[in-house]
Amino acid sequence: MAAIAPKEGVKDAILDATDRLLARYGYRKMTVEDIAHEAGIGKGTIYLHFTSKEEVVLSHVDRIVERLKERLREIGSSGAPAAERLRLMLIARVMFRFDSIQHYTQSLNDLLAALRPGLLSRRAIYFEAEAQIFAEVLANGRSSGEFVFDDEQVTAHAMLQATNGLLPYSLSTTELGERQEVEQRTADVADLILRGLIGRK
Amino acid sequence: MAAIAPKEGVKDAILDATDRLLARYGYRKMTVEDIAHEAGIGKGTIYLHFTSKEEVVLSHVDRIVERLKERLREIGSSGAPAAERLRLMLIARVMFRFDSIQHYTQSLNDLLAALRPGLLSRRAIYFEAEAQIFAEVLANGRSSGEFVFDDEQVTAHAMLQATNGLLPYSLSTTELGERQEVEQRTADVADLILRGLIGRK
DNA sequence: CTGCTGACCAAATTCGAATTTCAGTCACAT
DNA sequence: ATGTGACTGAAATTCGAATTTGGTCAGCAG
Repeated sequence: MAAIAPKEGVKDAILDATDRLLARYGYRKMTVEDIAHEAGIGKGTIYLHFTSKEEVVLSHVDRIVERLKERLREIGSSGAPAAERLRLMLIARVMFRFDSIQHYTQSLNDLLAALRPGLLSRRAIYFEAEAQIFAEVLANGRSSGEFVFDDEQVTAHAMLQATNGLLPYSLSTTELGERQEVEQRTADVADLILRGLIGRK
Repeated sequence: MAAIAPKEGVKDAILDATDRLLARYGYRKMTVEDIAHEAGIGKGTIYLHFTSKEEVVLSHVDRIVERLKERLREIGSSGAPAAERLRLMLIARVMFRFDSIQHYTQSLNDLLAALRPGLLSRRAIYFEAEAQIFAEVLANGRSSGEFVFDDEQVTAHAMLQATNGLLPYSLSTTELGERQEVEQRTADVADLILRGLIGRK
């Protein structure tokens, strides 16, 4: 048989098997032997294509991200206005990950369980209270003619959501990072958001 | 001695002690006896003011959020233009939490350790690659006169940061929530962002 | 009498040794 | 030359005993 063609086929078969097993069992419970069995090959064969179990799973994630990037480029090169393309790309990015993350549901639930349940339930209350304060300033800016927007509740929520990814308890911010750095990122996002509110001259 | 005055003082003393111990030991390692000792009172006294250890800590967080809200209102009622006030409020919100979160550094690190380290290191790479695709569409929109902005790299990063909080692996999104709901939130944030890019007529 | 306390108890957590599981290797089969 | 699964050491899991800790309450100090 050809040397490269079947090799590549096997590699994909391993990743496909990983995909299914990850969804079913999660990283911890899935063993390398499971993957081999699901892919219909011997355990040793996996180590001809990957250096470790972790490498297999990371390659699997790489493949997902590669597909996302493909989808983003697809949308990005369509004929629609740039604003519409970006809008669709942003939504696609979040929803693509939303759909892929099902695999990690178990681990995510474990993570969330480690936080105090009481804290989680108060988050929503804090969020609302803060949004209220922002909404008032928004309404204030609109009545003075400085801003143009439809609904101050929706706008306030979106503003806070947009900066939530910068909060230190967000896992998006992989490590906390330097204070200075976080502040700069926040300022960039704030500027981006606020430009949209200021009335057209 | 007076009945109410010292009582309130004690409540604050308990929360102050909690603040210091939380910073030093984190929730798990801090015992109720520790709090009592640090506050210079008996263990039983704590249960005259709070129903449980968890209640003590949640009250402590409530107090922090209350202070943040105070600060937000302060900025919100200053004489500056609304856009500037909102800008400062957004930054204050993120940085206030950044500073308060030090208490949870230990628990956060535990949480992060539970994730695959390799995954964390690839996050930055994925982020850059996706940002690149967005930057191209941005540049595209600018050269066609549709958009107005300074730096497409900075803008692309800010756009992705702004939607990062909506990603399911973000703890900001306390529970994953319904797909439909996540999509709506994402669309709201995307609209907010894009309004700022579209050239003034 | 009132407000506070720390000894006490049940439940949770920790510890450590015994046991099991599993990622990764390699001698051998095909 | 390619693929395999029995094997190995390290890591994870189990489990029961020992320890710790959240929460209570009888009694003490003021």
